Amino acid sequence: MTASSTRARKSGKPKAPFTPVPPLARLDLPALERAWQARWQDEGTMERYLNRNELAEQRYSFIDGPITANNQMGVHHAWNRALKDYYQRYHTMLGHRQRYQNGFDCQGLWVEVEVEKEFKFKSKRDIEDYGIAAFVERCKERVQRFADLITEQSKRLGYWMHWDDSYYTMSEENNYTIWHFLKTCNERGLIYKGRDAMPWCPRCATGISDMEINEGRKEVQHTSLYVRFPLKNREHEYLLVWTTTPWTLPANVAAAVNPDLTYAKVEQDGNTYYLSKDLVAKLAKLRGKQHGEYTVVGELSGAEMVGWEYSGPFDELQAWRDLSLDIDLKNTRPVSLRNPLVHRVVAWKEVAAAEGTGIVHIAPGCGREDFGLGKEEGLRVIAPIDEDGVYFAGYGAFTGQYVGEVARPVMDDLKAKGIFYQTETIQHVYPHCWRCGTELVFRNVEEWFINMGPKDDPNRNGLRYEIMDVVEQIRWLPDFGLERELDWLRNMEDWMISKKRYWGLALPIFQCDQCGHFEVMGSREELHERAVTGWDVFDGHTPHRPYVDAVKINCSTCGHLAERVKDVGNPWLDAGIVPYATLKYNTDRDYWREWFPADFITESFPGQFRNWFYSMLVMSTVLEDAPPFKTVLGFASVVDHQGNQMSKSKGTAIWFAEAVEVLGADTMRWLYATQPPEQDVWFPLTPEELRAAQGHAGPVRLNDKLHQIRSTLDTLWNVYSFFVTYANIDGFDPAQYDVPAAKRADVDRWLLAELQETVRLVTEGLDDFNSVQSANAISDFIEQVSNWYIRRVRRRFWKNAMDDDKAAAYLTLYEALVAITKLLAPFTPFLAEEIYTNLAGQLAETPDGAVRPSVHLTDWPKVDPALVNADLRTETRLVQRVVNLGRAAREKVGQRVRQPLGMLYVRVGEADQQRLARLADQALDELNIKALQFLPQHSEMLTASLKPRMAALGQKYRAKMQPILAAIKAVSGDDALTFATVGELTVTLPDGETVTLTPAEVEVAASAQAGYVAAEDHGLVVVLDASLTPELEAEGTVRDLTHMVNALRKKADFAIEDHIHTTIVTDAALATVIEQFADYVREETLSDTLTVLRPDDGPPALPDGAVTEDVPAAKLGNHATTVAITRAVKKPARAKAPKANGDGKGGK
RNA sequence: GGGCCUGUAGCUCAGUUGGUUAGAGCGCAGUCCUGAUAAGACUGAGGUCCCCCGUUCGAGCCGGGGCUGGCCCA
Repeated sequence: MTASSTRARKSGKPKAPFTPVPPLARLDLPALERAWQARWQDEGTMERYLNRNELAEQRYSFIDGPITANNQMGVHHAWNRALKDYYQRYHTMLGHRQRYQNGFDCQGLWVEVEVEKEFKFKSKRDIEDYGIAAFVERCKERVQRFADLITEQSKRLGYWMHWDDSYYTMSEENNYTIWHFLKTCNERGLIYKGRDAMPWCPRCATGISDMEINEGRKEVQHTSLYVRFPLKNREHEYLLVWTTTPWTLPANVAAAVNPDLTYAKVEQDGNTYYLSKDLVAKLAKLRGKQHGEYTVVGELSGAEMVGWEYSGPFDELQAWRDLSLDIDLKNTRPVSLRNPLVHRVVAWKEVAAAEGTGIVHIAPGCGREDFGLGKEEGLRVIAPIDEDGVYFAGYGAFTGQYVGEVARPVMDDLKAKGIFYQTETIQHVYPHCWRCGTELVFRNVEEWFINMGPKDDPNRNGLRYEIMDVVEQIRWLPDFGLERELDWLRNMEDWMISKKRYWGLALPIFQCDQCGHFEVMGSREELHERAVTGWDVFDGHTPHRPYVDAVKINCSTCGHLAERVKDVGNPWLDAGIVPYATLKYNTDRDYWREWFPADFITESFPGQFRNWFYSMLVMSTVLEDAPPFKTVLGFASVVDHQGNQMSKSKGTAIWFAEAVEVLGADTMRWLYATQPPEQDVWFPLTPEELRAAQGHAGPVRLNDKLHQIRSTLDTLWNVYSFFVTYANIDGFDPAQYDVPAAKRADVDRWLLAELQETVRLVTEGLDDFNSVQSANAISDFIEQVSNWYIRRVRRRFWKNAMDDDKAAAYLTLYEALVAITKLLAPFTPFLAEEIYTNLAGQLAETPDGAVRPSVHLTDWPKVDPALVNADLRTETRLVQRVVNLGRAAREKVGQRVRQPLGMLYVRVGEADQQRLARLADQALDELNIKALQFLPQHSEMLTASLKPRMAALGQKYRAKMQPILAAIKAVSGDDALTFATVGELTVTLPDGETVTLTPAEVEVAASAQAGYVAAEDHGLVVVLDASLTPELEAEGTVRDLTHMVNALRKKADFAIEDHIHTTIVTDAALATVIEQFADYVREETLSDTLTVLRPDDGPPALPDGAVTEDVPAAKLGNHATTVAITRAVKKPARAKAPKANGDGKGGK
């Protein structure tokens, strides 16, 4: 096709090739998005997108971190899903084969707790009464319910996945692959049953992990006790001991002192007490009515006290006297007990001098540090409470009581025995269950662990170091992620994989009651083979409780029956196995090899270094000693307007479903695309604003923050609307024209060059998982299109004839717009599709015409080397700088731009002179100045001054700097000019010394001489000749008048293309000028006739129905004027503006 | 308790190996521009660079001490 250079616009209104675009103010993005969602559904667009690269050679393997299917989506989940979608969409457009599989995290306490709430269950007993089988069913149902909801909400976000093929961590494949992993661990001898004192929620009757503990700390008041332990063989001598947990005293086995501290021996009321020397003063405070004055009678070191024996506070209890009531140490790490029926003083470096009494009550069954110390010291482990926090048998009156209620009885008991000293109310931060708020206790329990090996091992033996080696092979974004993960790996404890609950992975560990031997089943088949009883109960069920519990095997050591431990698995096992289970590691190894490892994963990093990232790393290291993913992008948190983390329980969450109908999904996606992932996002909408907006029909007025975020998209919309408006006026059809780039104007080729650079930057950003770079490049380009290109070429669109020049402008803008829609497609899929479809969707019908093109089915734009033009970009940037300086100078001189000026002087370096000369017309036109002249480096219009280059001078002169600076300041303008010419200047310092300065040390700055106006920026100087001739003045007035006529057209709501008749009533002077410029005025205002009336022509006869405006004299060069306009051709009422709600966009 | 980070304009943040008078965006005030624009241009007001001490000709930046907020690990 070639352009017809003389093709004139056809008379009459041409058929609009593009659907008219509603003005921005009436653009309802959420409505537009809903319309597209429906249309994509009807037209099967998403399926075509998902299938388009099925046969492609190159693959991009993304693995979705499973989202917890336990709640609806918050706006923070949208960040996660948007990030994943950007990169998947980008790789789709690149033509890479992908798996678009979403995942749901299904198993774990979080689901149980919600189901418990629904059924108002208070404890595990309620669950067991209800029935484990039914309870597990309810958990599955809840997961499915929320998985369905999240699916719908994700679609609303524009997240395109194989939604019918999501994986669920509760699936058999997932669970059995974990079995395989655990068996592999066991084959390597990594699995063991251990004991630990762990934080425990007596309501949920389960252990709480360290991570969970961090979320539940609260400041509370407790009653602490001071107790005196009578020393053996020392009449009336006591250890004074302090505890904040009275319920642990019945489990006391020792008292710890710091061997390096000094302790005091104090006499009071005929008794002798030992306590930290630093804390003696405290006795005065504690004395109360019960105790008298005290005297310090001696000092000794803690080391001297070690080994002392004392009578325990509850020696009468059966639990103390009967060793058989101690916890079963069988199959746990051996502890050799020393003197099991003796309480003694032990040394412990951790005892603080400034807390309590400096002597610490030790109960290895009730505290983590106590347990650790107990192991070292060979102390008994007395674990007094069951999983509901109730004392076991053997604890006298306490048996059957709940620990939360025994502080008083314990105190009374101690008083009765005469070993109570005093109470003290303390305020401290204490852990609570993050789910139900119950105060946690420490309980010694049996749990199952994976052995991570020693810490700080110079030989790097153990799984810990294997994982660290794998971690080093992964690219961590942001880069501090690597160090964080390594830090965690260096310090982590063994991984506790068991949880004493109901809904979760059934740990495939079978332990023999008789001999204690345990085995791990690696698959359903293996279990079937080994099963001796219960298979019929289990068969036909998923590997969950309670059915799997029925299966028993024979112990391979002693032949007795072994049954499954009742625990379920830590839920991070479920998520960690995903790079294996979802890739069919166990069922289709070739498929797994094809897709493993993932190229990319991304999740919010708070927590994941020790959760999902960690569990994947452990499992992949054990199974294959290989990284499960090549690149991981961690992103921060979404916080509310006050900086609080989004949390459902704190009520700070903003729900996605509500926010999306106010903002639109694209706005939200664009927000996240422009956000540096390592920084928290302040969500730009308060709950109040959200509520207010919900009650409001139609497009929402945005707050400042949102407006800022949306401004790029808004500007694009305006550019798009501009193009469609004029293209429709001209009946412009891009398919009918072809002007080669070489034949287009400079400014056209400049825009195409900028576009190539933009494509390069956006592509580079997405390749590098850096959406910020990409989004910024798009924003910058849109801004250049709007604020420079359209500004510069607008007049070409107004021309009547459709010549090559006009067609070139249309084509250039059209090509830029279509390219932008492709670049935006991964980020704002709805808006990109809307614009693309209107501009290009009809132009590329497929042969059968049945399917509609979609921007999401196009290929990613490539840089066209023929259009790259760095010189033109540099030149144009220079022009833009000159224009900015010219405007600044106009501002200084107080001369509006509509007033033409005679001369623009520019001082600029040699090379830039040539650059600028080529495009000088653009600058002059933009600044409304008649001519440009270059100034030499030194001009009488400019005065010179010297500016020291600090770095160079400082290096050389050091301590002499201050006097030299003063001397430079004192140099006159003439001397500065001389320096500029000669390149050398000698100054004399106060002490008589002379210093010679060179251009490397001093720079010459220019400013305007009196009578001129200048503006400067980095050596570029612009000087304005602001003097006015009568001709210039007349022209300025005419331009003002033209502007007013056009403003009146707009006010009268005339269409842009309407022709008018114009009548102007003014004084004789201006009338003459207008007549002189009549052609110009008619052209600029589309006036078919221009009538100028003078007052002496008699009373003005204005046309019927004219729209008129009286312009005050002050506004128009002191000429009182009346303007009247009428439409030239009577037409039917203008077509109604298009609807803004996104429907009815069907076609031409 | 240990380790790391942070503190700069009303708000959100930049600030290179130390270099005169500390920047950007938003917001605010004024002027201009506008035949798509809720756009844009220019100018201006607004700072004890958390505090103290030190090193240096010169410190937002380097060193020591303190305070603040946060993260990680116990």
